[in-house]
Amino acid sequence: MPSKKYHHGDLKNALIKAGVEILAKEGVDGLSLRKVAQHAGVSHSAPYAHFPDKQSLIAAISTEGFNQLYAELEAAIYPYKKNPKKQLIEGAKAYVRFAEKNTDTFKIMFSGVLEKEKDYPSFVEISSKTFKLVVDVIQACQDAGILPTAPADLMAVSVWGQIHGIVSLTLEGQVSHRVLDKHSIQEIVSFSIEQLLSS
Amino acid sequence: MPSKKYHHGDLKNALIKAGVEILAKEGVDGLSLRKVAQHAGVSHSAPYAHFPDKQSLIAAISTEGFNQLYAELEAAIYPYKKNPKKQLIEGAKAYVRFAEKNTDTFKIMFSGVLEKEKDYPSFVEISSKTFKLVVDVIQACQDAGILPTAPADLMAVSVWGQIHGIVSLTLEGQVSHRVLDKHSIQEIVSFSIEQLLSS
DNA sequence: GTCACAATCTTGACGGTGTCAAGATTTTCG
DNA sequence: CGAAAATCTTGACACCGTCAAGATTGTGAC
Repeated sequence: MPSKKYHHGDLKNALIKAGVEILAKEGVDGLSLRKVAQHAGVSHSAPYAHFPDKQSLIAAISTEGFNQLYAELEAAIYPYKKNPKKQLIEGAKAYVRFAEKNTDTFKIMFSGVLEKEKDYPSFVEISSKTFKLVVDVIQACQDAGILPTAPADLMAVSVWGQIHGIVSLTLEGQVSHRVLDKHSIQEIVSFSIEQLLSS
Repeated sequence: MPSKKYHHGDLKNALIKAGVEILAKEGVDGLSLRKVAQHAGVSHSAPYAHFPDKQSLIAAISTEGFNQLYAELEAAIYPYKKNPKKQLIEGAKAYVRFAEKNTDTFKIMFSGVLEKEKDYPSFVEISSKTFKLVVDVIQACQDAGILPTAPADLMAVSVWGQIHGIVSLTLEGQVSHRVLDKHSIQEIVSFSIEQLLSS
């Protein structure tokens, strides 16, 4: 799938990688096509051979982010195949870890920078694959009787929404310092999950 | 506080209003200082008499959004002074309503477009005032015994996070159409609140 | 192997953007 | 009334996304 060895070699992936780095270093505002091109050592409009526009690069970066998130979630869950409760807890932790370590990628993935996500099939694929992973964990928890019986996908949106909301609000600085001085995001999320499980 | 009658009259507020309109009409990407200026009938750098930079205008728009959100939340809660459960439910509904009706303002308020929010005192003030409103409702629910006893601010982040997360994920198109075809955001949020209250 | 073709990349240009400096205009206030 | 401050305009700069034209390089047919 990646282009073989033309002038540059594998420019497409190099651009994505450069994008991720710039994103981490300068934030969403610092991310420009021209800077990405320069960072990859090509001229300012070389990217147009691989991406029809900036949105498309952003889609690729987001897709890459989702791939990584999915991998980390799966890795966090895998050791506890027989323990749904642990899966939920460790999955949530991994989610928080990812958001904290890749703040700006996380923002690009979820903060509406990408506008017509349905135009990018591989993005849709990995993001819905991730959602399915969440649904599976919820389903397992329900089967184990530690979560109320309700449509699993509905429950999944509810639970995922809770974790995601806490992370988002915190990342955006919307959570009072009075709370954050006392508790880490991890702790707040863990607290919320415990509440859920004690129903 | 608003400037009286100089050349334009009340340009500062006119710019904010124009910003909100452009935001609603063209989305976050369409929002430019120059367009806002033109929309208000002034030259392209007139805004610099009132806002040191674009971020500052965005801060003002966000602040305006929070003021409106606060007002709507309070209005939704007020009729149920003696009924904490109703307050929680109606408050959540109002939150969802606001997000659905002012999608792009909501995004600007919460999606990290504003980068150093602590630099804008009136933004910090109204946003923490809003948070306090949430804490109060949670507190009331705890006093009434319909929410577990736990630090109210922690609980508030948890509950607010859940509502916010569901709304955000949906607005960003991250929620599977399979779920959204069957349930409105309102329903999903109501479902989540019911889960909370049945602890 | 050569040669046409397609993929890749460069150069240059366009309009739009945020921002700043200099100056013009208007209001405020001593 | 006049100086000072606030407000707005004009013009410039660097940067941005995007496109067109052309140069370069790899690919595949013969």
